[in-house]
Amino acid sequence: MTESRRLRPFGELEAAIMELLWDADASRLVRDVVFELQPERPLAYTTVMTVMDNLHRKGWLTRKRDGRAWRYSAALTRESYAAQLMNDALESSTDRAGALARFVEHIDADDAKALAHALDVALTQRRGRAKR
Amino acid sequence: MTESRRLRPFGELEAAIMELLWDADASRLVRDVVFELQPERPLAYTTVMTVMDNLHRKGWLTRKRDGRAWRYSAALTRESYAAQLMNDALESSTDRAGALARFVEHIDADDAKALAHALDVALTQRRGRAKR
DNA sequence: GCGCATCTACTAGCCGTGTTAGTAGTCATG
DNA sequence: CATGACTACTAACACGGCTAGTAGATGCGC
Repeated sequence: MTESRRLRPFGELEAAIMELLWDADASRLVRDVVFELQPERPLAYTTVMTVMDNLHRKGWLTRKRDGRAWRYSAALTRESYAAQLMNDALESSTDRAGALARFVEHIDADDAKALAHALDVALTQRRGRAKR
Repeated sequence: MTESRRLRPFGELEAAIMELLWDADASRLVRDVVFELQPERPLAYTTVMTVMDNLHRKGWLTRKRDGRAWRYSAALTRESYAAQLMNDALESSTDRAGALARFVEHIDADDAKALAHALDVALTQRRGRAKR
């Protein structure tokens, strides 16, 4: 039995903070995030700090010192995160080829095209690496 | 903002029951499931019933009457479920093509081959449907 | 140097959901 | 009609996310 526990989805606030960091594509102090979440979400500084610390502890955010505060960035791009979720989903199946087949059956034409292109690029690069 | 809340993963017992139904590839009464979970998990009949009822309420199990009891089956195959999770994961990205590219970069050779084949089949069938 | 502002660490209450199970009620059968 | 099987309702408990307060450290202005 492989079991492989699936990744827990972000909570509501966790997701909002990840979205913000991804959209900004830059690092942020806790105080910046508190400010940018307003006026939609008037949250205490400590609330945001706790959640960002949790996200860091779980590996979704990296941080480095900036004066006495921490400066946080997303550890992965949104696309890499999505890719990791997809991989995670694929793991949940015993018949990987079957799951991939079902997946491909249901995607739209644009996605199919993008997927075919990505596969092509990846295979080419692999051949390149193997040859070198 | 699309937001698209991700699917919550199954709990421990929920997962065990889904695995059992998937592996059996057949319908099961609550009493069957209680029996088959033993001796690993000596659970009360009502516990299993509650969880299976929850899974049914959430749409993961279908059921039909069998005498006075319910006979439960998985609503989707494990592969369709995995495919749905993958789609769900893809939704979480704003740049779908980018996410697909990251995904493909990291899969192994077997998966890449299976994916290429599945794409080929799907595209052929689409062309067929379009022409007919 | 003293006090104020800022930031972190620690702690805690609340809530939703999954796990576990008990109790009460229904119904078919012997 | 009594018994066993099944369902519905209810509830206790744990865990994790959300929310925020308090205490302590540190830098800055006066």
